[in-house]
Amino acid sequence: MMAISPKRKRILDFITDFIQDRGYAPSIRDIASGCSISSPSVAQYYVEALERDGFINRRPDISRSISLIDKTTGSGVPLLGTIAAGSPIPVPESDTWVAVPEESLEIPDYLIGGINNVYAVRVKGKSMIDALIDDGDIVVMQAANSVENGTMAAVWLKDRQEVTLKRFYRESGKIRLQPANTTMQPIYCQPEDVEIQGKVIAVMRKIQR
Amino acid sequence: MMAISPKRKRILDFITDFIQDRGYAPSIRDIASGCSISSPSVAQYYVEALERDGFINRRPDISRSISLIDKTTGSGVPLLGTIAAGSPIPVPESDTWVAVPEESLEIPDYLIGGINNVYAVRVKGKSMIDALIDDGDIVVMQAANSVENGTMAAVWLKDRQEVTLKRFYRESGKIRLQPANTTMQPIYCQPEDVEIQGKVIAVMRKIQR
DNA sequence: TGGTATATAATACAAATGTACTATAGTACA
DNA sequence: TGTACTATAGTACATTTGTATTATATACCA
Repeated sequence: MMAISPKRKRILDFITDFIQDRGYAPSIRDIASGCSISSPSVAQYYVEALERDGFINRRPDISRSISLIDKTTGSGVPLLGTIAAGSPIPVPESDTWVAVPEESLEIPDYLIGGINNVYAVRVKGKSMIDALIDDGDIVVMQAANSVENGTMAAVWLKDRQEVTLKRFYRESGKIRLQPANTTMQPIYCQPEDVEIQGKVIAVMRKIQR
Repeated sequence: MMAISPKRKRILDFITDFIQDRGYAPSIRDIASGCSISSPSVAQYYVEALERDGFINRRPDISRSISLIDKTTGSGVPLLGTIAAGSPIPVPESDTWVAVPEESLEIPDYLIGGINNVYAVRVKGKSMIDALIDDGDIVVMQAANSVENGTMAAVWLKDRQEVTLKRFYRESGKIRLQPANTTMQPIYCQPEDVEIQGKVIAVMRKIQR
């Protein structure tokens, strides 16, 4: 998918939201009035541009025939890459998601239920097996810099130079990181040695073979 | 959802297929010509009937504004209930899924990718923690009575009276059930003591709090 | 027997809608 | 400086399209 200018992105977002809300596509004039464009010809101009650029499909002469090519209908979240032990998760800068991410993942609504700033990463390696997360699993996360006690979070351990998924507890000046697997021991560390990268919302695993 | 007459079902199917194929809804006249109806008023008559009966939504005066109310778009799979240790998974009878199951679950396409006979169950308890499956996880399965060696399968252990998820190996007259967690020991048993209930396709976990 | 609901048809009309044509302004570039 | 491209606007027009009206036939039920 090629890049998109902010202007065109605004039009595309309007179309996406319109379809999402109402279940049918906007007319040229709906787009014009919805995007504060004073002339249908201008809206048509954008629609043709979006069509040329491969963001939408439509049929000539057929009213409301716009359909989205990007199949991220509903709850698509960006798949931002892979986390391996020893490298930080690439957290996106809050709302600077102008460019469409290369890969997008359809997530069931009941897993994310209205949460914003959601992204997904693929786990490389078995370093988080104690959180019941296996090699190849998809972890769905919400960007966050702080979390409540007891939340399962992705934590960057500065001294170990690795990311781990643990339940996070603040305890009288120390941080306790509790593995999900109760047979494993917690990690204790200083607040300045850890950095929260996000809350874990969901895990999805595709079983091979 | 109330019953539907065969005639109206034909119209509804046409609308469904039209939207599926083209990505936008048919006009009244599209329905007329597509269903061999010689007059737009007759097509409108059916559309109003379908709207009254709750099968479709539409807005007055808005062209091609029909949308389907039945939200089984795409990859909904039936959520057949809960498996607890000590009770068999309720496998559905092959293709007798005429009735819509009470609950349906939206599963990302990349997880099931064209596989048929797919259903999901919710896991109760920690008895399958050695397969990295936690209490509350959703397990997506494909109905099967036999599997290839090495496949992760739901297996009913007759002597223990419980279901377990393990990798399945047939080995010179015996069955080896290998936990996904390599720190745990395999279970060996006789072929007549096990019954395969399905292949595990995927696991989904919603993290609480 | 008559009323009611379903099914079907023809047609006319006004509103919704895609499209074409023309025009203007700003910016980048050669 | 002129050319090309993008962005924007106004307007006119023909087609698409939802809707209203009228009419006919059949089946069911009271």
